[in-house]
Amino acid sequence: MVEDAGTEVAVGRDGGQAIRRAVALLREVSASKAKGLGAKLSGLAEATGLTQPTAHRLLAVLLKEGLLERDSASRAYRLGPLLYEFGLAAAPRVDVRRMCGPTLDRIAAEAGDTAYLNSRSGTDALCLDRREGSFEIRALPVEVGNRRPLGVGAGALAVLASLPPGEADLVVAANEGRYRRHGLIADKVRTAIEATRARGFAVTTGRIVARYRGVAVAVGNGVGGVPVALSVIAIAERLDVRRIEAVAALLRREEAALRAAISGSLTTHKGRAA
Amino acid sequence: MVEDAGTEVAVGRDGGQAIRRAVALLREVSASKAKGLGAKLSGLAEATGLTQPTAHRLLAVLLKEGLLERDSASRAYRLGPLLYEFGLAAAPRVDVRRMCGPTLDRIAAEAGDTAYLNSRSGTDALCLDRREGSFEIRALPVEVGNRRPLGVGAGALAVLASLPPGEADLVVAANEGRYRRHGLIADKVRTAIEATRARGFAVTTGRIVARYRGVAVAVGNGVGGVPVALSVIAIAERLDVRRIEAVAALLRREEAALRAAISGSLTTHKGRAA
DNA sequence: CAGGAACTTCCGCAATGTGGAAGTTGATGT
DNA sequence: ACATCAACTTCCACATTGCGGAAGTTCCTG
Repeated sequence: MVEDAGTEVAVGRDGGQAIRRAVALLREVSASKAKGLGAKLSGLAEATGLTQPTAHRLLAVLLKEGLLERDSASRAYRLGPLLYEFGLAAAPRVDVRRMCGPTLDRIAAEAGDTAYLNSRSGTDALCLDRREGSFEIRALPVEVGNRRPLGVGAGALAVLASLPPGEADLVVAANEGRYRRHGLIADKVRTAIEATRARGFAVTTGRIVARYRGVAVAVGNGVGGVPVALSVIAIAERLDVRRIEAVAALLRREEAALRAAISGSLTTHKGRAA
Repeated sequence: MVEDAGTEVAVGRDGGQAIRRAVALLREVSASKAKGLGAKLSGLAEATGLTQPTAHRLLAVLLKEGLLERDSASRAYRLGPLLYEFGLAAAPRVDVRRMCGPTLDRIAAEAGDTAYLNSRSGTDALCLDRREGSFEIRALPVEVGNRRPLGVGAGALAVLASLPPGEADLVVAANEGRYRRHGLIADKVRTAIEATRARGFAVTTGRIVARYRGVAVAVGNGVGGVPVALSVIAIAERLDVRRIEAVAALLRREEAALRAAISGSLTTHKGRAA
């Protein structure tokens, strides 16, 4: 293990190597679900900085334990039944999803396109929820539970840009190597963050396939301490310059309402210290 | 590591010690949620057969990774935010929960007491879903996601008794040490399995607190290959001998209907090979 | 405030996990 | 159909990671 630092998680080097690596693999499998191509051994090894034999052995254990399953045809790994089961038992710290449900409903209804709720999870953005609009052609590139590096996609970019600058820089640096797989590089992300901050909302065009376009607004200081963003994704033609502004206005309006609703029920759940 | 074999998982001794132990701890934390008392270090160490320092170190890593959280007041561990998030992304093999939803609705409505859906997960029973009835006093000892050794509780007993005898014996043997914490021993469980098989349904009285009583019926050959049981739990007074029979009849009726519905939509999802 | 239990830290030893290299399987192109 | 290549899997000698007994600390409980 002479490797350069930086490939790995880089902080907290004491103990738990195997477990940390295993969790990194799980996160990567979870992230790979977003991009169409499944989570193959080689890709996972590369993304986590592990050698192929090591990744293989760890994955085999995770498989046997039921944390992962493997598609026999494509050989791709995916999250397993035990994780689903744990998910049933694990209550979220703050139920961001429920708190934002009505907001999402209204956004999807009014915009007619798909509304998304994204939150921060470490250096990832996580799709917490979504609502489909009434328009015939639905843009559904991301599914609930999907995970990708902060900065990739409208919602994820809005979340990233809403973090304190120092924090955002750290995240971008940590994700440096992962952006390439999404057709991005760190510098482009940094530029996009600036633009998002200046504009007040995020706009993106699907990188791999330029078929979709997204508009996103971060929620004030987050929901119960968790940074989140509201976004709308549609096929590119449906989001021309004019409509982008309209959707952004809608998102901003809903963001303000949501923030008000949250501070109203502030005393309900007190945040837990880390 | 001179320890006696049998304390650990006992099969598949090759590789992945750290990860296997970590998963065992997660399962135990998940199981401890059921019994009122939280998952303390000492209990987890004992239940998993680890020494306290080892358990402590592993738990610390799981904590740092976000798979667990810790209640600062009680020092008890509980499943963390990352597991909730993975749960969103992990689709269940077969959506047992949705397939049985209407059945549960009807049982709860007709019985007036709480209806439960339990499935097998390894050597555990897992509460997949529940519906509250209309009766004023609700028996809600178990929550969705809760996990306890197969054999503990009506639903868990019905599931266990529905397994092939050899398989059930293995499970009971594997759970040997865990029954004590629920006021049971392996031999009592074996007797209860026999009684359940003879009777055609399971009846239990809460062991730790004899306040509740439960009636359960296993679903034919399981749902999509997963062994499951339907059950009704109520305060003991509400389930006297006469009503037990009535509830059992209701459960059996619903079980038959469910089985019919399943075999009707058989071709929909083909089971995935292990 | 003393006694005890639960939790946390320490550290030398060795079992577990590591990754280069070789072997196997399966996909792709001619 | 066959050759070529890439992706996956297995093997094994080595040392890093993880282990747990013992000692220290904190937090209850009487």
